[in-house]
Amino acid sequence: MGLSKGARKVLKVLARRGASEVLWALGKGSARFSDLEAVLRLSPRTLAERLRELHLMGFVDRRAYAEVPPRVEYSLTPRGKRVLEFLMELDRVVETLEEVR
Amino acid sequence: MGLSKGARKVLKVLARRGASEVLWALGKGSARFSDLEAVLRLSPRTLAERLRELHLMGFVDRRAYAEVPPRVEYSLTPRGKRVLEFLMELDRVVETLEEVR
DNA sequence: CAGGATCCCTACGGATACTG
DNA sequence: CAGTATCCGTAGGGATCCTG
Repeated sequence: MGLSKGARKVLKVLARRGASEVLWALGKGSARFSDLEAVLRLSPRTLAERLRELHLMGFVDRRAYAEVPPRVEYSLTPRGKRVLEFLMELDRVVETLEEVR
Repeated sequence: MGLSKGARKVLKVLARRGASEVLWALGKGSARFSDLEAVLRLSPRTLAERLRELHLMGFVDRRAYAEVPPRVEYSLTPRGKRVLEFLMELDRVVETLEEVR
């Protein structure tokens, strides 16, 4: 009974600061660390942590290029896209809830 | 861009300890404080806080009876049922994600 | 019974400085 | 550029005791 352990874990990660914003931003296409940092107004510490978590859950792909200066591209995996769609649905659900109010 | 403020707030509340479990339990019918406390293994402090939050968001209805000893019945509102369905869908989504792995 | 009050520990996250 | 390391304040939540 209750949510599965996996679902609770996903829920927790998505609720952390910047998580949904990262997914949303990557939904528009791949981006670099500094791009995300600028757009999302997150400290590098938090952004790095969030990207690591999302990567570990298989929602975000990380591609590093051996250049100078270094370049790292982040993008959504198919799983990430699925979760992003879910978030968008949450948005719609909450919207209809407001109407009912 | 990004989730609406309201959606982020809902997400945060749902991710907190015991929140989804409370909704899930109430999905089976109304229950009293002590019922929930026993089933969910939450400290009274946390359970009370969670119920207050869910009530404030309009997901849970609180009905107190002026008896001795006191009796309080909690139940889902229509909005609460809608959110619970959403959580159940998260469960299914995460399940399919595991398969893809 | 249904909580509130208090104490206390842990996790989260910002600011700043530093590095491969 | 893409992070990591450190310091530190705030929020979440358990344990315990108390009360209308």
